[in-house]
Amino acid sequence: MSRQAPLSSEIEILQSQSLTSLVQRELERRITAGELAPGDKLNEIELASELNVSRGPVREAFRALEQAGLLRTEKNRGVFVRSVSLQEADEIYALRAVLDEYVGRQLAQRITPEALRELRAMIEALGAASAARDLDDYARLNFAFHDRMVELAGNGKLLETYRRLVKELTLYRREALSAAPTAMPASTREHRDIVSAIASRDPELAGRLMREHVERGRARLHAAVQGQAGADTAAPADTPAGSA
Amino acid sequence: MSRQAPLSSEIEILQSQSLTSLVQRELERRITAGELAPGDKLNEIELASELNVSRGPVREAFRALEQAGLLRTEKNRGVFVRSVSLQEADEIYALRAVLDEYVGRQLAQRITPEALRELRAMIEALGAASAARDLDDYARLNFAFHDRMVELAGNGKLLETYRRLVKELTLYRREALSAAPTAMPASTREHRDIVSAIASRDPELAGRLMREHVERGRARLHAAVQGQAGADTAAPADTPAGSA
DNA sequence: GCGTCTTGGTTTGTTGACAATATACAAACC
DNA sequence: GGTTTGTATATTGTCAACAAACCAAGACGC
Repeated sequence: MSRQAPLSSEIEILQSQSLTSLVQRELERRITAGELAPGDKLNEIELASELNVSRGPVREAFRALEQAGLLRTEKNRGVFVRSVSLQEADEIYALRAVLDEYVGRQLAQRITPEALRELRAMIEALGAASAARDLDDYARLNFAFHDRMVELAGNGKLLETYRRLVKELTLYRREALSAAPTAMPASTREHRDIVSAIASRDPELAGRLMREHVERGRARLHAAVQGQAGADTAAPADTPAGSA
Repeated sequence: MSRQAPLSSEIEILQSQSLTSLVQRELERRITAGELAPGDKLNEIELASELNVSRGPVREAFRALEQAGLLRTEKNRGVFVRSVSLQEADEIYALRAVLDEYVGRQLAQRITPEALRELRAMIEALGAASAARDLDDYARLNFAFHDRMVELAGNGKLLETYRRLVKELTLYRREALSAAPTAMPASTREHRDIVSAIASRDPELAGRLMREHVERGRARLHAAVQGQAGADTAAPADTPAGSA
């Protein structure tokens, strides 16, 4: 009655949004925001009544999120928020290192002055959050910074793949440690160096710095796990050879 | 009544296979086998009665395959087999080049004698198919060879990502051209060189050869498209910078 | 006391029915 | 004749009900 939104956009919304897609988005939000933790069980009826839809759309959203790697289904038992093992987190880091190295090389070759200004502005914001010791802000801005760099690399499939991996990584139980307070200043310096290398159009350097940046995150992960779990048999650089 | 399969496996099957997963697998088979072509519309009722299930499982399978990138849904219009544009195919090739380079480097570092024998046996089979001018066999063996190499790299997420990309690539309309008859001998030689580099434990060389191997496939794609479409404005190395 | 079996309730898997939207065709108007 | 409007049909989106499987608690036998 009172809203004055463009009518065309409302029509657009009604035409494109199915209940399934809305349920899917809401679940994805809850998972990435941590409201749903790895291992949590999702009850169809409960969720359906909570969102005021029937079980059909809920089940369809389940199948989509299962394929996206965020949920896990056990037949006749239910669906659960997937939990990512240390080994899997490690594999994702290894993949990200490869992808981000490519991103660095590409950006050094194709960055525009506007994009460069944008990245520098994001680094300023990151520095401010670091100085203010604001972990939440820092984590969010750090995510946005990396996401934007991948986007600027200009390969849609790469962006899709990258986002998928990052989303899965948030399901690693101890993920919070990767944004440890002590890591913020070092990480900020690395960000500056990366953008500098891009600005100076040095693909090799930019690629190497990106790869090393990710691998340091990976190292922090291992260090934290070893520190927490003690003499646990931590996974080596890569996972054992697959056989099936 | 007459089958003598292990009972435990049948129980396992009954417990793990839902109708949804079976429908999903069947659709995936039809798509990758080419029985369903890009752009084809899938009718829920028709498909359901054909597979002797109701529309529920069919719709759930649709959502999963949509997330997998094999189907596209238009609300109230239906679901269609997705078609991959030249630009997208190009992006996938670029990504594969990056991933396969990593695979080459990894294999040179971690390959076992058994795995090496296996790869050499696959190359023999590829050579035989090439000599016999058997395109179907060659394409199948070529796929298996690359898939196995990625698997041997020992990173499950990498394998998952790679397979996803390859599956999507089969949706590129003119994909058949990538296995052009003239390309078989050259490709066979490249395969031998790659395995040799791996056997000699030279990560740099193996990585470079893998990357170049994929990029030659990409070049063949462009050449064929240009040859077919004439003076079309073919996409450059990478896609334009994303903005959203 | 301990383990097994039964049993009731809960949850999922599947189905069929209803409502809403889009497409195709025919009729009316300019 | 061409465009538009109205209507019929088909298909999708959503929902509610049924059947099967799982889980927990209590009864029973040892």
